[in-house]
Amino acid sequence: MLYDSRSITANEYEKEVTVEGWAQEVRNLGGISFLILRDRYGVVQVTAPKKKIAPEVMQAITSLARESVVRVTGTVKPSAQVKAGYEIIPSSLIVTGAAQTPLPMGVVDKVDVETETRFNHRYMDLRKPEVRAVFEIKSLTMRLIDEYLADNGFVEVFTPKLVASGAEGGSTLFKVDYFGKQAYLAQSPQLYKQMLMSTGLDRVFEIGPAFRAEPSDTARHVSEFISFDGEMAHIDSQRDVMAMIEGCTQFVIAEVKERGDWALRALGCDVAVPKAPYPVVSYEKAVGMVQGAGFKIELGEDLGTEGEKLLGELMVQDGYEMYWIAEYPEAAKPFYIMEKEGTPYSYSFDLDYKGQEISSGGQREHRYDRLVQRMEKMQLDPKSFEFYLNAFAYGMPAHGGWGLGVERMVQKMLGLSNIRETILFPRDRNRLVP
RNA sequence: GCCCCGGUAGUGUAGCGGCCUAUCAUGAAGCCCUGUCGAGGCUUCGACUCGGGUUCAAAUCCCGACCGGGGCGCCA
Repeated sequence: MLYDSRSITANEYEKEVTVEGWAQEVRNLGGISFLILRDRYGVVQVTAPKKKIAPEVMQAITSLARESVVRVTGTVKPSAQVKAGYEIIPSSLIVTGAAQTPLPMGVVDKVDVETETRFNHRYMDLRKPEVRAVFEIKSLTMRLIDEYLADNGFVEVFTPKLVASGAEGGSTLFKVDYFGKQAYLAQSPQLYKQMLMSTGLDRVFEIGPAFRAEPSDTARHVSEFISFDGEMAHIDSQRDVMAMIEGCTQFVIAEVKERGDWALRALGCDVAVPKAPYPVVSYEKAVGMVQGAGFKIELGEDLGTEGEKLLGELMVQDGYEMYWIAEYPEAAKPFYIMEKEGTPYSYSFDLDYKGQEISSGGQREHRYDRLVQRMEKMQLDPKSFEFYLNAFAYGMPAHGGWGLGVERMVQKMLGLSNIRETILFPRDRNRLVP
């Protein structure tokens, strides 16, 4: 059996073990050599005193190229001089994956590496524990979302990613050739999850990729991201939807803190569970608040990145890292949102986390005639949405839902400056490789 | 798409018309060293994004291309 840096304990002292990992560093002092071997969970030190080691093993260690994969068999010896409390005295060393030199970038070098270089050599970048830890947390986050929603009666679904029309206009769609027909990569499961509301699968969720051909060039946009979508039927108002997201985010963050402890330590990051209940700030009130802070904006205008950040600062001052911005102007929202009758607003909300939108949702328009009216108002042709509209014509309950950017949530939770840090191989306007 | 900024050894940088045969660190190759953990000492190696132009002279100034960074719009 193979041991690793986490599974070697005092029980293994004086016993022979085999470990495999990357040769992070070799410190050769002449009469004694130290090999720092890194694996998923940490490092072990292999110590080779020249006089006690077979010459071929000594030769193998001193000539090792950094980042080569090696398998070492040896005896575990307790040692007060080593941070881990033990070291391995090797009896054999096999290079199972030699590394070429020089490396395209250092894993433990004392010089900085630019973001572009890191992403060009992502396999190497991900060898850094603090870079990799993000993905341990991201995986855990997904699992926790699953757990929470399953406990709340949600069915996990998978909607098509190859679609014939977009959910919110055509400009942000990636075109693909589909057996000679025009198709697109799905920008959102929106239409499909709503259709499901007419079936009896009255609580569904999906965690899957979404594609946006927006020419955005910011630290919080990529063209492929993981969207956590949910939709629930038989609701009384969008408050039911908000309560679900609030419960879910509270659960996820609290459990990440518990179960993701070791990964958070690798990141050197302290996660706080946001104060609940999350305050609900109406769009109207939000505009007033940023105006009060000296920001130039008129009612009806979008808050914009700056306004959003400013509002985030104001809310954090009051101790709230998460908060709702509710009832946006209906004109700024997609066709499927329900209008708030007699006002220019809508039954919609955004969930902001430290000044950045991570989720948006609301109550949907489930009344067929109103939905068609709203499409026409937004200059969309109901005919091209027939497959969707039909589901509203034969018995559709009131419903609402949300979309939440998983990476944005992880980014904000971990305090990362760029969403790309939460994506193994990010896709953006200038990056398609690797 | 718009505004600003930048591209120098494997990596990160200094230099910004002649003192450049281009700085420093890190790295790589080699040698010395028995307790390193940012090991130390010595030697060596390695670069001005590309194409035009200005000039006696271009890494340095101008134009274009390509690539990248920061911000905005839009959104998750």
